[in-house]
Amino acid sequence: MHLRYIELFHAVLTTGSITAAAKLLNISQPAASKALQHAEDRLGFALFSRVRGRLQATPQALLMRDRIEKIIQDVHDLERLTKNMGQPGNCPLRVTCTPTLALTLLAGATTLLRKAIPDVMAELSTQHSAAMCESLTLRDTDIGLTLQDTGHQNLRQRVLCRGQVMVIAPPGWWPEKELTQPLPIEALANQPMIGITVRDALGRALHGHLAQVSPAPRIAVSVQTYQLAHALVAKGEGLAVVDPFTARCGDANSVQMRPLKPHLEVVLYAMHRPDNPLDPVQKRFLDLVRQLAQKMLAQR
Amino acid sequence: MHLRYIELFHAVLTTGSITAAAKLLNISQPAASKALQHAEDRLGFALFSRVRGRLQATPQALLMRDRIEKIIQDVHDLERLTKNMGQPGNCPLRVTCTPTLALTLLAGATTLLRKAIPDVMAELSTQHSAAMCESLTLRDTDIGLTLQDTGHQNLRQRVLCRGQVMVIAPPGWWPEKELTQPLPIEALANQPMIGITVRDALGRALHGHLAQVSPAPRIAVSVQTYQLAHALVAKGEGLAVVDPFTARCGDANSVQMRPLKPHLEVVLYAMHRPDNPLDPVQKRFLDLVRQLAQKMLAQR
DNA sequence: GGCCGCCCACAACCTCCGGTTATGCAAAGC
DNA sequence: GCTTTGCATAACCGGAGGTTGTGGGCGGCC
Repeated sequence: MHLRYIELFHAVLTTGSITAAAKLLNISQPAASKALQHAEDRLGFALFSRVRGRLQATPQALLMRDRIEKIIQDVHDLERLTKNMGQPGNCPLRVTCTPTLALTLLAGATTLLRKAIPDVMAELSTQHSAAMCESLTLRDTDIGLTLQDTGHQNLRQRVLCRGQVMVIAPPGWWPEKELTQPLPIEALANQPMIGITVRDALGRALHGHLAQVSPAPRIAVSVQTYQLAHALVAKGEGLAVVDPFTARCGDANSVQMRPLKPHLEVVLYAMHRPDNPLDPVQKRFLDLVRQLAQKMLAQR
Repeated sequence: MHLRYIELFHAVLTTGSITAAAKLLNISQPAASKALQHAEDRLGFALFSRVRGRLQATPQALLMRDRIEKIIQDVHDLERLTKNMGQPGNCPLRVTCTPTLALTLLAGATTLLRKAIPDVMAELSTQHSAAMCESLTLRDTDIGLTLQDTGHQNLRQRVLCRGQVMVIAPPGWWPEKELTQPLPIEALANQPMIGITVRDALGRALHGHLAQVSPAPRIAVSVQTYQLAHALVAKGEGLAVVDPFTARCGDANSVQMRPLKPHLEVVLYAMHRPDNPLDPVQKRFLDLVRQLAQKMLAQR
């Protein structure tokens, strides 16, 4: 079974026609046609029934579909890995982070770095934690910033700084003098709130704590990213409980913020592969991230 | 990336030499040598360093190893599946079961079937539950017999009959008149026993119940298959708690048996693919299995 | 030390797979 | 009815992937 046949089969399944599949694989239509026939009579059964000149997948083909897709995916991953291993990145700084951190921390640290080292090159991206681990092991990127403890055993994970969960509210929600004091979680009872449906560890912890508040907060809108919650709070939709970086994002006057009373810790991690130690530029960058993070958490 | 290269790379990694790998793949040594070079300069980095004429995997190669093996395995599985779909089995009855059931139930039912239909063909095998599901979906076999509820969503699972967990003991252990009565689990306290380290659901259930007995049974030997426990009990090593089929295996006088007092149910399942319904021979066979199982569970 | 065996690399050669272009043909669409 | 769309066939070509034959470095053994 040649990989080409597998790819072709997959392409035909997804596109629905030989011609389109051929286009997808950058080969001519007859080549695809012939290859498919070859695959079929090597297998000993038809993959597609030709009904009125069109293709229709046979039951056998459908049974193979899942496995085929898995193989395609795995081979694709392998090729990403080998490609990234082949050409030792001329780009010294490839960083990915969760969407939460992108606009504030990552953007800020990068501009600081480019002030310090004007001509440094960088590749930035955002990913959720699981995809981040995959990208790091596949060497698509070198450093990952996240608030989640992934516990990935093949990656090194270092703590950059610690903060705490914050409650944010529309401007003028709390009297000015209360702003420095923590907000007891009971004070959220029956308040209008933006729900958080984030699936990470922090999201689950928040969910667990909020479930204990009685009467429950009034949640009309739930969001999957902290930044959306921040935007909605800024528009006056209600309160939200978010990580300390999201709390500080945007204009200083866009929201009010107070620490949550049961002190919930949020940890900023940097992840990288353990094999090759960080080079000077990368170390410098992480220093800047740490400094910026600490500065952000201290302000206001 | 051609599949051939992946196979070759894997073969060289496992055998440690190009020559051996070539032999494994049934090609000549120069072919393997050339292909490996081709793969390397397509990848852009060396997979093996040639040190004093021998091969040594580079760090990059080791990083690829896991993924390569996964792909090899998946492709191998796909080929099994397609091979089994290609030639519609001329063998009407392909059955697999757990080792526990093989010698008694499967062997017995098969001989009964061959008495009823003398020239019927059959393929028998034994596998543990997880591998059994794999074999069924890959169409290596058509029917699986097991005592475990696998909960596999892509397979139909029907109940053939129900029995209960038994305690077995060396001959003469219990007075004759007690044999018909259940044995309270407390009676196992401080008794010499054969430990069961089976990882299936039944094994875990037994473990949980036995943990409550105090003082704990004296376990000198632990085994991973119920049949081994039976053999050791027959040799006088102590008591054991086993499924009702193992309890009846071998010579009628080899062990004594009594039901366990907390009535622990054991269910005999037959599994098959839902797509193609059972043919008459297969139905007949399952009938025989059910009858034989009920007869076995009734006797003694 | 010299011989042998093992293992890898290179050369010359061959076959056929996987690709091309050109063309035919059946069915659907306007 | 003509055009369009999509698959199949034919004729051709290059190169990947296989072969045999050979040479050279290294280790083990007498």
